[in-house]
Amino acid sequence: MPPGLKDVAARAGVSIKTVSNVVNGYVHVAPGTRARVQEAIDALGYRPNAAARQLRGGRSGVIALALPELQMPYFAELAGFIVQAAERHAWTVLIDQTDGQVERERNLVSGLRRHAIDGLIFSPLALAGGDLARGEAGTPMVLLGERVWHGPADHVAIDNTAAAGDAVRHLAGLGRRRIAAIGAQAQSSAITAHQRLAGYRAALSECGLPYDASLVVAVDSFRRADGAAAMAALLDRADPPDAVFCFNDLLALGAIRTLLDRGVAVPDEVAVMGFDDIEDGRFSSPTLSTVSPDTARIARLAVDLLAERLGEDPAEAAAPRELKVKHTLMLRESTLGR
Amino acid sequence: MPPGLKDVAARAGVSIKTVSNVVNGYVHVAPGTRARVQEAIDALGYRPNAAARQLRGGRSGVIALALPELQMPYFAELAGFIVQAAERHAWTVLIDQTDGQVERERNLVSGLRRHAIDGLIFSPLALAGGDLARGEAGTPMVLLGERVWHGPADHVAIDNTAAAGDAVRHLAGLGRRRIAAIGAQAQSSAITAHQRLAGYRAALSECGLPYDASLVVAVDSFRRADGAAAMAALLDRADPPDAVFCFNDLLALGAIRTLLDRGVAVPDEVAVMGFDDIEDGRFSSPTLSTVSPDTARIARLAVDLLAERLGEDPAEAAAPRELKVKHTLMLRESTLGR
DNA sequence: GCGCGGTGTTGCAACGTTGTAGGGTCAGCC
DNA sequence: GGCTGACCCTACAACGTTGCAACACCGCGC
Repeated sequence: MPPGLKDVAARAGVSIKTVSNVVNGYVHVAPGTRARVQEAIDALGYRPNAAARQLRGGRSGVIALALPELQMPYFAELAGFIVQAAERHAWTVLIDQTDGQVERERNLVSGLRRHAIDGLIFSPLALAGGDLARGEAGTPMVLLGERVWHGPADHVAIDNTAAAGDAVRHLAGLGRRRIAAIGAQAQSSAITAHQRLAGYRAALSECGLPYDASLVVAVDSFRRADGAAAMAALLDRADPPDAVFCFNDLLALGAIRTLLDRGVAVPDEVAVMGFDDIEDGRFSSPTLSTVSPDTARIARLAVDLLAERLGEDPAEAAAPRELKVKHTLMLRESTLGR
Repeated sequence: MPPGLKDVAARAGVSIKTVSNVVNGYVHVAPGTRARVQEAIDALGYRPNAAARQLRGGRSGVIALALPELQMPYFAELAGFIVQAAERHAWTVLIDQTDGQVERERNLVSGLRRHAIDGLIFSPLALAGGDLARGEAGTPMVLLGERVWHGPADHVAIDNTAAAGDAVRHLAGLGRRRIAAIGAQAQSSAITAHQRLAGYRAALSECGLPYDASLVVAVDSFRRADGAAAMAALLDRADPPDAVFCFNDLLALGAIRTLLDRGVAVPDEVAVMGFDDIEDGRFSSPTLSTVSPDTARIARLAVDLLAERLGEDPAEAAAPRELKVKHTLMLRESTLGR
């Protein structure tokens, strides 16, 4: 129904190929011809057919971004940055929400996609290392988040364990002695939670503090409500903590809400640290101390990695690269006070 | 490079079309043949080529979602809901960030897209009515946000003006008499701001309160920082307001931050209302009273409308539909106290 | 006057898929 | 025995595009 090269060619009285040449900016086209063709293009409102172009051997100009859930602010911010970075390469971004379900993550990686994409940026939640190995060789993939196995894909991440340690060391440095953790997860597939927990334990022992398993609260998901409930459980103890390290900012904001509800002063009675540095924490009351992973940079690197992969000859592809991104502590009112 | 029907056919010793039939679940294929073909498919790791399928006349299975910015929580939540709703129709969602720039919004609508999409859901920020009329007839479009002109596209929205009025009436009902507004915008293209301002003015006069232009603060964008700055300006007045209606939740959260910074009690001295009901407001301190637009429902309706359009014969397309979605007031601590 | 390189244009094939039309085989029925 | 219809499979064309090879024409230099 929409006009094709054929229709434009007929109207301009030239061959299909000449129209194609005009469209693609081929130099050796007589000015008069070019003008006539252009006129026909405008008159008919011709637009190149993306599917045909792609079939002919080109790229689709689309990359997929697979993440657990856009509704979580960290992933929304990440997605925004990815889209921005992709624009610089003239790419458009397709969103795939996995909801952290193993099955859907597996499908993604094993290439059961319905759509043609040039590459995939994947922020796995549940997928264990081995599954990722089954990735199809066809489309390049960049993984976000902690690398746990050395497979065929590129990878961009901060050092989760070290970052968690930094957060706990900060709390200990403030003189806190009973530092709780919110965000542990039961499933062994919850890599992020495990790494942050490992950092927490390492830092505790480094600071000469005892590890008390009862101060570690597990959650179903990383939402505000989970943080609020976990904090409530901690406050119900006979010996509540004097600091809490939450494995992401949402948990921390939920925890703070519970603390304030119960009249517990933050940070005077309980200091709170988060992780991710989402925008909410910069304006909440109190503002939230947190680990800032430089998400914009992660996004840019991921997209650039993908671009490099697409530029290179698949035959002589370089070995998978692993990029560590620096993190920083953003210290605000929830640990320092006003 | 990746295997095609041809390769599978060769390996299974059948025709290309038979393989195609197996892939598409055509019934009249001998069990033996089917098994052999399936074996070849598995062995070669065959995946249908999306571009070729689409070229052949099918749909792409992709819809585009154009919105100003994923980093703004309301749009992130909206995008998440859209993706979820699209899944039910087996669609994947392509994200286009416009940053509210007129030029980019115009490009989108005029069909300068590089990619083949089945439909477009568009949340315009800056685009005036007339521009939208130039939409290409080819791909159906659903607009989100207030309709200001009656063009060829479907449309889903809440009644912005009425909703803003409800918010202001609530504040007036609490006995507030100097109700400020944060979020006015200079450009005439900022339709949302204009409508909420109109609702504000209408409700004021309805409640017998004078309209004081100096209580209306304009902002550059709808972010927390803008709300914080605007609130600061209001507090610097000789006669600060006793309530503030912010045109979205981010402005409100920024305003609250300023209030607390300056030791102003919320809501005792100044009550604050927002608009959008983003998740942050449900856990902030104080929790935020706001207008809740039922974003999930908006998303579902938008996608369903698109689905209907795609199902119908373009020749006998129904007239553009306009769906009003109900809004509700979520009254929380920022106006009611604890 | 002939060959040569640059210019402007064209036809053909191919990308991978599916709809249509048709060919062949076989069982069942008059 | 021949006809019908169901079943299984295949050949061909077409979707819209672009790379390649080729062609015709031109002016230039020898």
